[in-house]
Amino acid sequence: MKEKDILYTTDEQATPSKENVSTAVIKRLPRYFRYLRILMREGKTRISSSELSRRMNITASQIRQDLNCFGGFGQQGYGYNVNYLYARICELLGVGAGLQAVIIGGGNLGRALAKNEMFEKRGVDIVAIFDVDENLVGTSINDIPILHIDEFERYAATHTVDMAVLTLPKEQTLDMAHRIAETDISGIWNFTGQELHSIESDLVIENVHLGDSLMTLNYRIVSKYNEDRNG
Amino acid sequence: MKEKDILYTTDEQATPSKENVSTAVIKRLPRYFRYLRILMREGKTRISSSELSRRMNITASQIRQDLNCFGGFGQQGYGYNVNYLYARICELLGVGAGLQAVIIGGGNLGRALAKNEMFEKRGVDIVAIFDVDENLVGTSINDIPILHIDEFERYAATHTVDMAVLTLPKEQTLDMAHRIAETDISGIWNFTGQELHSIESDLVIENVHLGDSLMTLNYRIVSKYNEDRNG
DNA sequence: TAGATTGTTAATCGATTAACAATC
DNA sequence: TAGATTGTTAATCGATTAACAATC
Repeated sequence: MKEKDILYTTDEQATPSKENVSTAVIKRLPRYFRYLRILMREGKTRISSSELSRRMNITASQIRQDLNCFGGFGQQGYGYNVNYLYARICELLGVGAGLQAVIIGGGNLGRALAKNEMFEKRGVDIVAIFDVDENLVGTSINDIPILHIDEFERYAATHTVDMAVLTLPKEQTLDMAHRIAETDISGIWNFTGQELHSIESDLVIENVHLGDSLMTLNYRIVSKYNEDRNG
Repeated sequence: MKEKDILYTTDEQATPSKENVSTAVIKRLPRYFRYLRILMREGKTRISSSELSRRMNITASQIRQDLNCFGGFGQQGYGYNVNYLYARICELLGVGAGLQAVIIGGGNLGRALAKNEMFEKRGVDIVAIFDVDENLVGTSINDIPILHIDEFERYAATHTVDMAVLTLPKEQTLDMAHRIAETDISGIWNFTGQELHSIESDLVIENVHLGDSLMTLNYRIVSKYNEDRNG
């Protein structure tokens, strides 16, 4: 029993401890988010774990277990209220929290992300793009200003920035990560291919490794060819 | 015991059955690939599971288990020969197999991928880009010709194409997947955000969900804020 | 109330880690 | 040979699934 529990024994446990939620569960949350949006679009107001399980191709048991990590979102005998459940999951995922992001690296990928509606759909605001290229600095993409990377620290100190999206060359990743760690920025979405681990700082890191994804596809294609050949 | 085993009882089992390898193991292979490249760059010719485990932040046990799914790549008392191990993992991952890809959708993301060195580094050739935009058709990106999507079937029938990279609007994903399933293409690398499942066809599917990745980062940032606030 | 469906505990399954005999 | 380190089996851990009592 933790100290917290002792201090508040009389209370209903307010927000069920999100501390011990496994990453397996966390990684499934965005999928619930997407399927709930589909249900809402269809005008469904109510869903049972078993109907949702059929749609999502997972077990009803898993759905109930997952959702219960965060509290009782359903009602016995009824199921889950779609709008309510959606609202709670949005809350968990920070949709509507007004998170603000900067993109660091105005190359092809950085610009593609800047133009992508994904951020807007998930309530994340891109507020600035940083690059070293003097030809880019001063221009804007999608109304987002491109600033010189030298301005980064000053910008971070005078604006609210929750996350940095890294799309710069692999070799510059570690340096940049250290610079970010010195600011108040909380998280890094890292596309550089240079793995980051938040051992030193308390930065939250999400490494996206597109190359790894491509290779697992390669693996399965090549395996298929081998099977076809050998029997 | 499977028929295969009966037929070849006198042989050393040539390629240890890759059939039962768990996806957990497969997803770790690209990471081994990357770390072996680093070792090679450093000029290391030999590595033990324990030294590699320290570098990769996983257990030595896991490394030995993983590699043994594909056969004995190491030598007792010595460890693993870096070049040999790298060669075997390249083989598993189809590096050097000359896989050919087409990109379907010449938008921002499609063009960013076309310019990305990731494919080349992993031995995948992008041979064509397809789009509907008449202004794009006839031009090229990175020496890769942009063709009209109407040409897709004819192209696939007359060229060797192993995979299609989908970067088109979400709404067109299912239609396109069906068109692809009619060709000899083996795999889809799907960036559309519209999940695909290879239930009907025997297509190999790799769904990349950047939005989901962003949201798990959001989750952890918001959790951190809540912790800071509540203690 | 009776029927339905959750929340939650218990059972199962799979993946990771530990241990050690085999062997280079 | 002695030392080192793998390959592999056994033990542990965690995540998924099943079952059912609680309850709307």
